[in-house]
Amino acid sequence: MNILTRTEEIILLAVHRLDDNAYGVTIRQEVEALVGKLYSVGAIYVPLDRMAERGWLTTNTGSPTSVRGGRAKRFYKLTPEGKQALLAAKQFQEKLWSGIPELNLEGGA
Amino acid sequence: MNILTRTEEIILLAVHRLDDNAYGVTIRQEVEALVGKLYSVGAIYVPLDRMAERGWLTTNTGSPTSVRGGRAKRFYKLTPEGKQALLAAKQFQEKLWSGIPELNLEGGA
DNA sequence: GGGTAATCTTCTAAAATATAGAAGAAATAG
DNA sequence: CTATTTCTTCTATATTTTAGAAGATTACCC
Repeated sequence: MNILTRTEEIILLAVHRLDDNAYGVTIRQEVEALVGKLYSVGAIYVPLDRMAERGWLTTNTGSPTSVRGGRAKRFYKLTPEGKQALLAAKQFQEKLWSGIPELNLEGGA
Repeated sequence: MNILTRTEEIILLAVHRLDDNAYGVTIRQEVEALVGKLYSVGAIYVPLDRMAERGWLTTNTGSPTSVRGGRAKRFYKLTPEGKQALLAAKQFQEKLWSGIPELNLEGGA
């Protein structure tokens, strides 16, 4: 299997962090907070749906809530495969950087 | 600025690891070793050139060597901007995962 | 020299991902 | 019933990744 892309990793972690409150809008907010920049709607939903298709996430539609515009939400949840993929990404990252002492940012040849 | 993609990070780190011996063929080998899968020629050169255009890498063409097929190599070297981008990716990754206790891979709700 | 094999890069097209944002659906409020 | 809010679906475009053919040099060997 392949390593997660950065975007996939960020989104999966956002879902994980949000736990039972992970749906489109909150995921987008969480990602924006994590990365520190704005995301379009599509930049969240498209990868989200792709990952659900791959079995890294399951979805279930909640009930409408009685607030103005309280349309039913689509909640996402990590599957064991999704967790496994996240863990693998983390471990890959650690391996990638292992043995690299420290990046000396000054000019030196 | 944006976060490096995973591929960019891997390739930049391969260049860094190879130090003065970083050119197309060795970079490809290093990436394959780091990731554990095969890469096509294009999968290396295309991102490499894009990153050189962006100023993360400089290139210089070496002299032909006297071995069969010892065509002149094109060497790559990290610029300070490239190092900075790598460092930022690493720091982002750490921030991303901070506060995540550990992924429990077992089924539990 | 001329053909063959080796090493390396350039180029181009296709596949996969990421991004933007308009449009649609469903809810309350007035 | 019209306006407003929250949320999702859909679709088109841009960017990145990937594959691999083609080209450029170099040495080898007769």
